[in-house]
Amino acid sequence: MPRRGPNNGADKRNRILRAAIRIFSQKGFFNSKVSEIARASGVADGTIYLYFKNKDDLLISLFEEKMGDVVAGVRQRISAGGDALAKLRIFIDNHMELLEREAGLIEVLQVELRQSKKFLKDYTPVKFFEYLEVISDILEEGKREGLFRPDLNVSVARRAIFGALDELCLTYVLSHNPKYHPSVSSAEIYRILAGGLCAAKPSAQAG
Amino acid sequence: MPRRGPNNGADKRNRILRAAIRIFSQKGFFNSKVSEIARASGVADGTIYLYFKNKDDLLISLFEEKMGDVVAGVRQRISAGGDALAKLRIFIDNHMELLEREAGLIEVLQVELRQSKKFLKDYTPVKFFEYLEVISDILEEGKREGLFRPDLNVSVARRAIFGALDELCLTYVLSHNPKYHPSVSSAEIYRILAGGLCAAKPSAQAG
DNA sequence: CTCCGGTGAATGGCGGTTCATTCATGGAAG
DNA sequence: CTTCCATGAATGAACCGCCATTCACCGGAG
Repeated sequence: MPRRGPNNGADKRNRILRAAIRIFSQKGFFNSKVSEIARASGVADGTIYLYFKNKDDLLISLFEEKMGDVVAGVRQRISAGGDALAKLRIFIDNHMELLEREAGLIEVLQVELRQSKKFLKDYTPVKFFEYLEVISDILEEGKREGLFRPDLNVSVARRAIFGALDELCLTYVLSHNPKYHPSVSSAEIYRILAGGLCAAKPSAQAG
Repeated sequence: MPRRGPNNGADKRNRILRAAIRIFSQKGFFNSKVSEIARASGVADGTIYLYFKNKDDLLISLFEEKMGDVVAGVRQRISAGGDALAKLRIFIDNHMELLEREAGLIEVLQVELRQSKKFLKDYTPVKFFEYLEVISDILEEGKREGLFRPDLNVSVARRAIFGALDELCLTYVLSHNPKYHPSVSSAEIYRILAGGLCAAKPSAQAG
């Protein structure tokens, strides 16, 4: 346990952020006490205020920084490529897999981002919009390729896709029921998006 | 449930619930003060505690009672009928239209129900599950009719559908941007669910 | 008169934030 | 090398405002 040192700054800040994710995801923003986060990150209450303006700022920093990582990650995985449908599949899988790699983060984003978009004055979730942008890019590409309907409403569709993924994540987080396991959910969501609910069309048989 | 007065009992309780919806939807549960709700419903602070156990109970009662109305309403509209696709369309339209008829309620459900599912101990959102059940019923019927894929994963699909609708509602509530207008959103979501994102298949197109 | 729904000022404690204090560190001086 | 100080990161107890909840009291109906 390195108690003191001049170069701990960034490290300490990160410890706080990670602890905040853990605590917020367990009890929600409003039910979490700053002192708890302090304890969980092995830091004094006051120290948190050296790195963050206040409790709100801690939440927002968490959103922007961690969501930034997520966006960068999925952009990279998608660049590997294929057609728009392949990229969509990658996006979906990536989102659902985050649930296992970064469960706490996803839980916080799901529940608190929603609150925050609505109630935190003068906060625009920049990184969240970038995440949606990733979906738009895929959809636009699909239209250009002629793979997706030319009349596809990209603005609405990207929200619908995000909403579906988000709800399934929440469901799995709350229930841990294997019937909503990320792999199961992402497969079904992909099938719905690719071909809809309806029974097989003559030409669209995928094995 | 104090119901002594000539006709004021149930009426007063309802005034409180309606005011709570308004206040919660504007500021969120945690940022709303009981005294505000009292003022908004023309009642004293203490009176609220004659009708509800505490602030949490007020929120939960609101969920269950109002969501109950929503479920009953959509069940009725759907019973009017048609095949599964027609019913799905009714469900979608009904959900998005609620946004205009019952904006406040929808906003509360969207943001706070999510919180509550996760953080309110020993609360199971009974009426919310009933709402999902309505979707399941439609999907199962579609499978029986041979209209929907026999391998459709109903559990996942109903969540995906709800998630898509929910996200679009939230988007419209936050932006009021006409490009997410309920009528626009519901049309596009229906198209995606019915036929997927992909361009027209050779034989399945009747102009 | 009694009863009781309703009242709203008072209360209690909770928790975000502050700030006086501590002390490891590294450099300057001897 | 040792000693001494200035620095500022870190601390955490105390502060203070807030707000859910309570309860002593009021007034109208029977």
